[in-house]
Amino acid sequence: MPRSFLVKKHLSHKKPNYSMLDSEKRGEPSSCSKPNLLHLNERLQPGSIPVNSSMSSTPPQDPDLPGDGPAPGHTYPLPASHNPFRNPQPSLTLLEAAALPQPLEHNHSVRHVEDGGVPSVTVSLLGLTSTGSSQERFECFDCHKAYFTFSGLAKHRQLQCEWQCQKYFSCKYCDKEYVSLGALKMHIRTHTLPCVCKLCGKAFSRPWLLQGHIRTHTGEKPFSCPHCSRAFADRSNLRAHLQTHSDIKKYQCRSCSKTFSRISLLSKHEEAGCCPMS
DNA sequence: CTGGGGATGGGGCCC
DNA sequence: CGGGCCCCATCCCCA
Repeated sequence: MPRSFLVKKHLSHKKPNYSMLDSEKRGEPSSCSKPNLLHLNERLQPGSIPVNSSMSSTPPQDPDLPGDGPAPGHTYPLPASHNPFRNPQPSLTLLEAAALPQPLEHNHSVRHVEDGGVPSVTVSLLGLTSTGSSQERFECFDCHKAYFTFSGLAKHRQLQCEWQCQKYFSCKYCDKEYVSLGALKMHIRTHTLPCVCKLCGKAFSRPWLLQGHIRTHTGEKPFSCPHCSRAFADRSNLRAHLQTHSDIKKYQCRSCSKTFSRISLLSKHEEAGCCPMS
């Protein structure tokens, strides 16, 4: 059961396969890495490259476009599945993109647009689109708002584009996606495991996890039970222990009303057959 | 099978 | 933005 509302989870809640990660740390590619995905830190930013073919239908454009603003009413709801980081094209770094041929030679970015019966060619680079018709326009590739000026489009991309506001940051080691960069960086630590125990070499994602582990070496148990003499190295384990002192267990079987101190014990109880209907 | 301890993972929150 | 901590969850093991 995912607790986080920040993470877009496509996978079941599983622990990382650290044996694979170990091999990756030795320079071997992880089997879960997806080199063709657009990834943080080394790939283009969201919306930098045409999204997909389903986006090829150009919305109607108002012939009375304002000079430096979007055509009125040209707003398009954001599909939940849209992820500007997902790039069907081979990933490009910023430097690679900068080294691309001129837009008109950039065939996979070219879209043909019918504009009031006048065929035109729309080219895009780095998420910006301009039409090559006699009436020059600059169209946001993500939301398709059209602008007469490049600066108008640039301003839109920077401040207004609703697609830009829906960035997802995808992990380059697995399929997880996050809505914040900080959350992604936190997650990436679970792959890189930068905190290594000097005593046994075991690696952890965060310093406090390492601290807890070191207590298993030192025997330090700073969390004492106020009801008995027991002490624990981990606060969570103390909390679980405190449940054993409670007359009222937190988790109750729906069938026999028996209560348990932990959800895992209740689950075991139910799986053992007390609640065959559940 | 049950109950509980030990160890660990991971996202959120706060500073 | 990063570190530290909190909280919850889970797995493993043992009595």
